[in-house]
Amino acid sequence: MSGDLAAVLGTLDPTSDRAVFRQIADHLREAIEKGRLAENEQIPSETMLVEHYGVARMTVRNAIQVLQSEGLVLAEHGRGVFVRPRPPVRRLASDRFARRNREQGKAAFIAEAEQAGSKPEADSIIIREERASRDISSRLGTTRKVLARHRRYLLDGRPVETAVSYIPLDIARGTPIAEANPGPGGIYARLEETGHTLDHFDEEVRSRMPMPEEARALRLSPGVPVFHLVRTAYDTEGRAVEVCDTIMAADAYVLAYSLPAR
Amino acid sequence: MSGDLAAVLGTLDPTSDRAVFRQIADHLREAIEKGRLAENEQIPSETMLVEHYGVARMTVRNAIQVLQSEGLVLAEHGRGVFVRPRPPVRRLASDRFARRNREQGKAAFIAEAEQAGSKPEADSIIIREERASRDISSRLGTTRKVLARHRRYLLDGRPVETAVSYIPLDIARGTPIAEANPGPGGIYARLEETGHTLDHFDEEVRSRMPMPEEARALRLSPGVPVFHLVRTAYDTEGRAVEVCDTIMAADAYVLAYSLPAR
DNA sequence: CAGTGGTCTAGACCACTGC
DNA sequence: CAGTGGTCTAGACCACTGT
Repeated sequence: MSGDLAAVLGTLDPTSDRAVFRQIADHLREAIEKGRLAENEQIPSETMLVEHYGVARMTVRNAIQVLQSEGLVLAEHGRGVFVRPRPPVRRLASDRFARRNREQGKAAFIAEAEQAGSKPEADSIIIREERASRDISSRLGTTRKVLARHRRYLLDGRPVETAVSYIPLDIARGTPIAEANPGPGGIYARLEETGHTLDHFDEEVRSRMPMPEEARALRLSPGVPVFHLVRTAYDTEGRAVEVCDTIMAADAYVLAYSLPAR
Repeated sequence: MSGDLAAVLGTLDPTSDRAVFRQIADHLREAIEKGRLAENEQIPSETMLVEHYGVARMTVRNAIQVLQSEGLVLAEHGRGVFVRPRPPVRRLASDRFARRNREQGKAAFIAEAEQAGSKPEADSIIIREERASRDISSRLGTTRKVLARHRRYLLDGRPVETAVSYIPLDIARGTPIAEANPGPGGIYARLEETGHTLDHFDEEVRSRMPMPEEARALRLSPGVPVFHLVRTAYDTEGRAVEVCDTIMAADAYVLAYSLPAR
């Protein structure tokens, strides 16, 4: 019965002071890392593990829970627990906001995703005037009246990113920036047309586990952190003209930057 | 008895189909976010929660486990469960490898940390010749013989980062780069002295949950992801002269980058 | 329907902390 | 020492999946 599992998992060390559920988690993790359990393969069911190790079901569940919070496996109710595949990642280059990319008439996300052969979408678009948080308004260095553009981005049907752009109202009001579709090149193209030639962007990157709403909006599995990006756009006069606050599924992205040595 | 807790936590909704342990987690999370439970404050003990909600202890533990994997609380055996403080974060600026910082005679990590008023240390230093992995050698574009410099960095006694630098052996061998202390300005200063004037760095940023050894080396609490940085240094002739592979405690860092708009 | 994981109970014993 | 969290058992019932 349990002979097959022994080859994949090994047996408990009763002399070890490592908790039983951790030993079981170690066995499963090693089987995954060594490839004895392949991507998308179902791991042994709780029942099988209970029989193999001779422990209570909660002990086995504890072990699986460890792997889940490490992002190694994904439990599907009624089906089983599966080895998480490494999803394809989108690479964000540091020149993604260069003007040459804007001049092709598409917003950054759309243009880049299509080039990579993915099907990009944006939804949950909300555009409204808001009172900016202290943090946002200090970055904008203006009054707290802003236009906020909320949206969510999907790649091939998978939600990967939610973003909110904040633009000072005195810049945005009455321009296409306040429209759902700001036109070719996105809002950065419109900002430049209204006299705010862009100079550079400052981007701050944090990483943490998602809040429950974020996990819901991005359909994140347990054990997947988020990137939290805050990007500020400056025009050539040194004025901050936009702040974009973004939450990204960390398993869907690699961020690439170029740093000067001079 | 439970009157005090009701003010902080509220009561269960028996008509809800949300699992009891999730409702309890929601109550605690809201109390933390609203500040009713302050940073470093102890949350109600399992015993108190069991009495307040009238549920089994495992149910309460499940709720606390949710918050732990969100990184919101930290359980300390024998003491209690505490609201995780946001630790001070180190900001890594995108000009941190600019030559002017190198010319002050200190390695990047040390110089920057001291400027921020922290006490930096490096330990676990291992320097040896290795055969590079396929990934590293493809980035270096050379043979697979490299000098590897392993080390761990601490700030004010807390480990925050482990790093391995790989330098092609033909560049490093017999130079101070192969010494534990490469001298003023660190290995980048030595690379420039050996004729490899640095031009720029490419940096890739990923985020994920730590492997167990990483959690151990950085003493990460549950619910804290890591940044995985891979940085490649190029000289003015376009040759990759170093790859640095770094694992960082994500709760200790904000990465800051500047992006061109031109 | 059988098999899977999800939730919950009501205990038990242990290890760690701080007084 | 009392109080805390850590581990584990042996059940129960439920919800979801696929045949």
